[in-house]
Amino acid sequence: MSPHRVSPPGAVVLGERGGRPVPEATIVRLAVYLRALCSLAEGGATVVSSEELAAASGVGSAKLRKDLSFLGSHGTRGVGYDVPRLLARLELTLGLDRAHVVAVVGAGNLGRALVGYDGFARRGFTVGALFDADPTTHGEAVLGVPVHPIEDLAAVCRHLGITIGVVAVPAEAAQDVCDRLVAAGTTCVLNFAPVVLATPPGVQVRQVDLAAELQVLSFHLARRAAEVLGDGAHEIDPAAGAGAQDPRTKTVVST
Amino acid sequence: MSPHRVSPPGAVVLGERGGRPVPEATIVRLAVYLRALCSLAEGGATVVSSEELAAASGVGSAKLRKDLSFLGSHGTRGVGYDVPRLLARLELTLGLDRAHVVAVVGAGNLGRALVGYDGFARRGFTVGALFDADPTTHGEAVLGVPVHPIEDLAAVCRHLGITIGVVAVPAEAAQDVCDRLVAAGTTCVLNFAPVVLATPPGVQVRQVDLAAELQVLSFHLARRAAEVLGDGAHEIDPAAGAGAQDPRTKTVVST
DNA sequence: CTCCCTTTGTGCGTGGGTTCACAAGCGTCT
DNA sequence: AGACGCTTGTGAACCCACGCACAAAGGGAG
Repeated sequence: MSPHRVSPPGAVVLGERGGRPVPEATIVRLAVYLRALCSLAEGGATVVSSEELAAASGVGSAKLRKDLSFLGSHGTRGVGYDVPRLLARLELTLGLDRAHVVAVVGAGNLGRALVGYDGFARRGFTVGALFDADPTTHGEAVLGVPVHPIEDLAAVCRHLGITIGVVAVPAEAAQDVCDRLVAAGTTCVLNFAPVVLATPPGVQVRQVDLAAELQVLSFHLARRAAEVLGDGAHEIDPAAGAGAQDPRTKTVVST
Repeated sequence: MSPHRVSPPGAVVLGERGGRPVPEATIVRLAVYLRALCSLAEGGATVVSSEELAAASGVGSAKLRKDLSFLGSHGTRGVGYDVPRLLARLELTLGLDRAHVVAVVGAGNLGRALVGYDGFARRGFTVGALFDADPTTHGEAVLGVPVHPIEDLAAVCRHLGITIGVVAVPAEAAQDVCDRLVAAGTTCVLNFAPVVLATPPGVQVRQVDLAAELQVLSFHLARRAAEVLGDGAHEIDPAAGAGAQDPRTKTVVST
């Protein structure tokens, strides 16, 4: 009965030409691998082993090899991966072979910070336009990016061929902005507002909730505090030296 | 460098007094539930069903109930959850019963935006101090928050009892800043720099990589483009979910 | 040319997470 | 008071994902 599904957490998405399905979790890590690979490339490395790259990415080497195998990447056995080749492959897979223009909605502190964030430009993302509801900001330019009234969103986006929108407005306005973006032909939305956005099928939404991140950290703080207090038979040395690696810390296991 | 481990992906952490293990994935969602619950509470709701709250949070109702059951929450069968009671329970679990002071390192665009972000204050997080390496910023105050030289990090953090640090500096400086934070007694780090931080065991790190988020969106764009072109392989899992009318639909449909 | 060392690629076992489906419990209407 | 309907809580199956460990394969030395 339900024609559409909800956000599939562990959904398997189709790969590209090769036709291999790529787990969603892997996609996120590909970006991490790309980052690490760029660092290594700048360091002059021409080949890299899965062990090295995995260490630089903070994952296990087996996981990395499996992730890379999804996109049929060819490393050389006994040697490792050719850095420029793998780099090109990752960029192609992530769609970075083409320049992307994004629209940032909300010219507040966060929106302006995003315009100035050089991590975007370094990956081929450029902010083509800023939008805001406040008329006093209109016509202003932030680092060369003009601020438009929000009513012009559709027109400007279509004119610039923008397909990625960033929502950096207060929670109350987020859904409205999202609707406008979708109406303007945007199919990918990066949302910083602390609300769950409703979108038609086919639109990709990624949520970045800063307060939630802090709350997760807070949870771990509280858990540790509770452990020290009433939980019997537990041993955690408070703080202590940073240099020493304590083998006995049960905060997190696995890996 | 770095005999230390990195952030663990899917680890099961110990719960609180009750001793029930709480999945890491659940913890993240608890923050989302709290958000949705606050909205409902402001709307005057006194009870809420799992179906309603799930819809407002963008998840399935069964998942929500299971998540809530981890913290031994008491709903009333046939009625739903008591909003103020559940709200208090969530805040307690997430450690929000106590005010948290965080340190933001990096007084650039992002750092300043974080100071002004009201989503923090609304959840009991206050920025107690800013730090930066640039001497011209020292002594300045951003929205009443003083900017200190980075050398004073340990002293100020200890004086204010800061246990959460936010890294908002360029990638090159991130590891150094992280080390300083850890040395200052910080046990939780929120990292915006595009690097994998090495930390001693017991230190929680959460990574927010804005460029990576955009790359994931870019991947989906590229995938869709490849699909439209000549790719013979489309297949979307039909999978009729239990969710009847979920507002959030971000499936990627072909044809 | 052959042997050996190194590293990739992957089949499989295990474990965690998500979903389904149902029993238990609470309120309410008659 | 008794029965009915609604909602929670959870037991169990499914499914993905992670990690181990090994076979396949390339390069270099002798």
